[in-house]
Amino acid sequence: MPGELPGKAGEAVRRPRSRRGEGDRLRAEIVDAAARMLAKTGDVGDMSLRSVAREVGVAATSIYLHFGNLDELVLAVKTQYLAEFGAALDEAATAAGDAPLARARARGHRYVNYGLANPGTYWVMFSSEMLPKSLMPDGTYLGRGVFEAARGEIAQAAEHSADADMLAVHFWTALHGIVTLRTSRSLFPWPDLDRQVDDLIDRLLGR
Amino acid sequence: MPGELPGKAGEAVRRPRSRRGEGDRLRAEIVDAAARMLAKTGDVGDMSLRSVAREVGVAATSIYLHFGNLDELVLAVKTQYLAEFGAALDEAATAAGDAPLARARARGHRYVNYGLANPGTYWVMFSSEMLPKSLMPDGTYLGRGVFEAARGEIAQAAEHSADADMLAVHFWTALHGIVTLRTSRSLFPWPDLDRQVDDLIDRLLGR
DNA sequence: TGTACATCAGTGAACGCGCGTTCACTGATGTAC
DNA sequence: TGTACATCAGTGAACGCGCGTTCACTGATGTAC
Repeated sequence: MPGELPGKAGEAVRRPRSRRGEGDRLRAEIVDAAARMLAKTGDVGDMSLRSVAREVGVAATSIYLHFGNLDELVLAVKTQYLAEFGAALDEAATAAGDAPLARARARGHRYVNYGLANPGTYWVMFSSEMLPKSLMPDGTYLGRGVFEAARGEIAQAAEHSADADMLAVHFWTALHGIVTLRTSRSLFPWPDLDRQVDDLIDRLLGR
Repeated sequence: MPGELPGKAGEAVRRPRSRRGEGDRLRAEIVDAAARMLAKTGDVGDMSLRSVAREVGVAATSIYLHFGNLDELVLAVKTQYLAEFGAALDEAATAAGDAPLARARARGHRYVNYGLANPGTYWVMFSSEMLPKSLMPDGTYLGRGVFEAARGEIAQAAEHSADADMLAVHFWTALHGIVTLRTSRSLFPWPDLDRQVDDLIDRLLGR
């Protein structure tokens, strides 16, 4: 077997070449394929440059047309994931109306539901930064926007907003802990998810 | 280069053969080497059977003398890690005296300090269960002992222990979230660690 | 006390595989003249 | 309107590497007789 897309009996789908001027289409298809693959396992180590190329239906070398290496591709996927995650949280907040507490609460519930419904995606977003450190612009971090969006609401929801930043950090770390521990310790006798989140928020806000 | 331990100029240290009847020594050395390697990166995917053998100074095939595959070895490492982690928490509680609140608080601080001082180790213990599911005995989960030890103290520290289980779960998930998010988002402007943990515990306990 | 033998604690060559990366190339299509 | 050419959007063979796993083997040492 010399080539890797034998063309024999429909082994792999060969992607038609983009028309002139539409070379960026491949870039988007690569990111989508990588996003799909990473969502399945959540493990960046399971994905190889060649496996992505196979999934897209393209020669392995074609990846280099758009990405210098795998890390750049993974960063693109993470960025896309975070945009979708942030949008889901905003949507939940919007649907909850105007009251800050209701909005913060809705955001919290959506956070854990989203994370537990998409464990691979969540894992890719929030496990290890390793690569971003070198690729991110100075003074920022992946997911900053998502955090900033929630902070304001939490500050307003708090009775005495003396330490709103600390409160927002509690929210984030606690919700993150819920998602990741439930994912990695599924055999633990967890309480009902909604009850847990509500109780947590009540305690954090002192109600 | 035919062999993999060339014996040339001190390339790799060749381990002396155990004496008769002491074949289990190699098993312990393999677990130790794997534990050391995993502590560095925290990524199980970075460790290979051959790399462990190299670290121990032994032929790759010798691993099979004691482990059927890499997963069994990793489980042995996780188990050892958890025993050490649990011991560290117990030690902190003991040093804190008899008051339940003081003991729970000490446990909490030690939890995050240990996790952040040993990020690779912590990561290996608590990221992904994947393999244990098939290897663990029924109805249990990795780290059960560590959780049970803390629950009693937390229940006593709570004013009205109506829902002590829920409170213990809050403790665990929140502390876990602190360790993992600080590890994977080191660029975030985190508050002082001790202040964060104390404030969290105060809020959870309603003080 | 001497010696044959079984067992223990490993070794080392070989295999086929998927990987990242390089390099020269190809063929369709738009553009300049 | 016709045609030469540049560019775009990729391809495909080849390389060397580390990996898991198999298989037959080796050599020291304790034990039975």
